[in-house]
Order: sequence, then structure tokens, then C-alpha cells
Amino acid sequence: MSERELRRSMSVLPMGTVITLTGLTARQIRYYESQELISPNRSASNHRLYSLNDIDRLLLIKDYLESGMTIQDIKHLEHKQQAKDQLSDSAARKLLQSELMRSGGLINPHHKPLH
Amino acid sequence: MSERELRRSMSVLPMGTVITLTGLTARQIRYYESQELISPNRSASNHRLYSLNDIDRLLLIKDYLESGMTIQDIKHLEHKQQAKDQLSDSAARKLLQSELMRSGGLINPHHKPLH
DNA sequence: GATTTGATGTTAGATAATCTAACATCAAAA
DNA sequence: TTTTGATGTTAGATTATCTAACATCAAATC
Repeated sequence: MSERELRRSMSVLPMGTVITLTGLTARQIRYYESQELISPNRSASNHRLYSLNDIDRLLLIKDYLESGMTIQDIKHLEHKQQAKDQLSDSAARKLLQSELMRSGGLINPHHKPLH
Repeated sequence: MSERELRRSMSVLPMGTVITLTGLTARQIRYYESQELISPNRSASNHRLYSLNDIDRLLLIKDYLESGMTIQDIKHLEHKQQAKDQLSDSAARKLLQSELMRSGGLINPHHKPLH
């Protein structure tokens, strides 16, 4: 993980900050958690702690809901996007691998010796 | 102000987050404020609210103190740096102005007509 | 060596923030 | 008409933050 991604994934923001940054109410934020759209970490004293990535995610959820989508819609949409991302990852891996092979940097993982 | 600078100057982080991000104690953070090294905003209910710029500033202060400097040293150092920055700003303005003049984009602010 | 100063620790008492759980509302879907 | 989905509101308990004061302790000063 990059330094930037590490910072963005640090869970340090309490509820009040999230309310300010998203314009959502505590009730909404906790409800989305109960519906498993987000799963913030907790402090040692059981207070929710959010990351900048969580903020982005909540703003996205807010947009989806304001556009008329339901929470179930959002969950389904994200399942599809996740599947698509995995396909992309798979394609990217294959591309990278063939590039490395062409440049002689790696052995073909499926290579069988021509005895 | 750029969008980035705007975000970095937003006062949204309460004391607990600052403690986590800087490794300082509440006592230290408040003491630096009493010594006028920082001046965080306050919420409507009188709680301190810090920005990302404040975090950077506190980390810098921490480094200075750990290097053996005293708080007065830091204040003097920053006065000098501020003066230097202003000089730089002045120099930058003059440079920009002469560039604009050469390209004919601006009238010499000190021009006197050759009646 | 004794005293002062600078930075930080600790505590007490008051107020604010967050937590869970429950009941309320209200428009839209069934 | 009833159910569902999303949100509001409230109560009681716990945690976080606030100010102010007193304590500590090494380093500078007298």
C-alpha cells in the first residue's frame, strides 16, 4: 500500500467530524453501518473511528440515495462493480505477465519443457 | 485558495484525533497554544478543532523540541522565516512584474510620462 | 548549592460527545 | 390497507474535552 493510501485508510475520525464532512446525521451513518454498507473501526472505548476512505464512501452513498436508489440497490451495484474490478485485475495481471515474458524478465508460469 | 489548501485548512479534527496523529499529549498541545505557537478554532461548544495544516505544524514543533530547541527559539526561528518568505514574495512580485512588462502585458507602475 | 524557569504530568469538577436501544414518523411499495 | 425503508427523537450510560490548579523535574541562572 502506498503512503497516500495508508493515510487515507487510517481510522482516526470520530462521529462528529464525519457528520461535519458528509452532512449526514449520526442516525443515517449508523443505519448504513447496520445495513453493512460501511464497517468503521472502533476505539478502545467503543467509539466509531472513520477513515478518509470511509468519508468518500459515505458521500457516494449519500449521492446514490439522493438519486433515488435504495440501500439494496447500492449493495447490488457494488457487488457488480467488484466483480468487474476483479476481471480488470485479472486482465491487468495477464497483460503484465506477457509484457514481462516478452522482455525476458520472467519464466512462463505455464511453460512445459520441450524434452 | 486552491481546493487542496481549503481542505487542509478546514478545522474539523478534535483533540483525540490530534493526539493520535501527532503522538503528543493533550497537555502538550494545549501548552503550545498557550505559548501562541498554534491557535486552533473552536466549535460552538468550545471544543478545539484542528486542521491538517495544524497537524503538520504540531509535528514540526515536536521535531524542533526533540532537537533541543526551546519554544522561544521556535518562535524566533519562525519570525525570521516569515521575514524571509516576505522577501521572497517581494522578489517574486518584482520578477513577475518585469516579466509582464517585457511582454507588454502591463504598464510600469512607477512610470512617469516623458512630457 | 539554592532558586528560578520551562516543559510536562496529574487531578478534580463541569460540560459535551458518543454509545445502544427503543419507540415514532411518514412516504412509497406491496 | 398494511408493510417496508429510511430517518427522527429520546433516555440513560459511558467517554471525551474543557478549565484551573497544583506537582514534578531537569536545566538554566543566581
